[in-house]
Amino acid sequence: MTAVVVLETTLAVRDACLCLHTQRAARALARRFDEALRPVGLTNGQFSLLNALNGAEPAPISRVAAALGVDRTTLTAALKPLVREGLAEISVDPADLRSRRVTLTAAGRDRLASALPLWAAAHAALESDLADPDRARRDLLTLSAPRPGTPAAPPCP
Amino acid sequence: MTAVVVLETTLAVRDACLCLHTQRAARALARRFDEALRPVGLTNGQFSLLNALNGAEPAPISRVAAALGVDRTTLTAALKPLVREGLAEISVDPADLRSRRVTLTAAGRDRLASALPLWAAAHAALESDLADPDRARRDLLTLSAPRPGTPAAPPCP
DNA sequence: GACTCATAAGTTGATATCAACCCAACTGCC
DNA sequence: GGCAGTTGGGTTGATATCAACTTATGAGTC
Repeated sequence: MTAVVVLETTLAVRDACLCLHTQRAARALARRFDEALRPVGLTNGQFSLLNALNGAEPAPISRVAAALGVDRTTLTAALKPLVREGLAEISVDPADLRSRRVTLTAAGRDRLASALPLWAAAHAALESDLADPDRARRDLLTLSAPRPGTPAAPPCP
Repeated sequence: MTAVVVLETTLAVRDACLCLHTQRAARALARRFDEALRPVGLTNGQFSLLNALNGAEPAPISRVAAALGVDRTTLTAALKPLVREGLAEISVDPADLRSRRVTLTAAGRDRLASALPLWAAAHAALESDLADPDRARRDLLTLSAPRPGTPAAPPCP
């Protein structure tokens, strides 16, 4: 055994790997937005979550998780600090006792409102670094898409 | 108080936020590569780490962390399972007793070699989804870059 | 009603991630 | 030598992330 991976291969992988590139960018942006939002006591993920919860009507856990592209159990965990801080509430859907509805509290809406200007400033600074932000968003959406082979979720059954 | 963020704003933030787009893409790719590498018992991050450690000479912790764009303490934690599995080793640098050098073991090189074909297949499939992979990589590098205001690290002192 | 299958969430365990803090070793300067 | 400041790492505590498993509810069949 004792296989050897030659240095050129290692360098090629490092420079080519879109997964590594994306993880690195995600970490850098997470740090950047965490810092920008620190004055209002939110992380980038909590901001996105609060924003996702600000819909017209309370959404079930699974739908929110899908919108954010996170595992359902991750969202369950992510909600804990928000509920503890009184920014969100979880209630049982009377129409389906298995389902939970997540809603923003008034404090949650306040927090989201206070975070918005900070987000806007950070985001504007970031966009100005990019030659074509819309193109970047499209590329990122492509990367987020499930593998072609994977059966896509039905649009709206 | 009880501020209200109107629905259009929420939707605009959700559609525009490059941080959210990047986090979502990072999670999707992490799942995708974790699955592809599962047969050899590596996660996407462990693969990138093993690959980064396969350099010409043992690198200190901080340099490896910077290469991967992760916090130094994150790397300390990430190394634990690899060391436990005998894939990497940490030794003290004789020239500077504060510094630690990380090296791949023979088992680590084997593992990396066995993972390479799996990575190559997954990565080729992913690249075929993208119109211009090189452009995407450039955009991701831009997003990874530290904020312009931040003093850049010296090239190579 | 009873059985089966599917669906929505929660729980557990492992790893990942970073901020804040601490310790030890090196470097200059005196 | 001795002291102050710097620098490389580790530790702790909190959150994030997901796989695997479990629980409870709903839906369909008989």
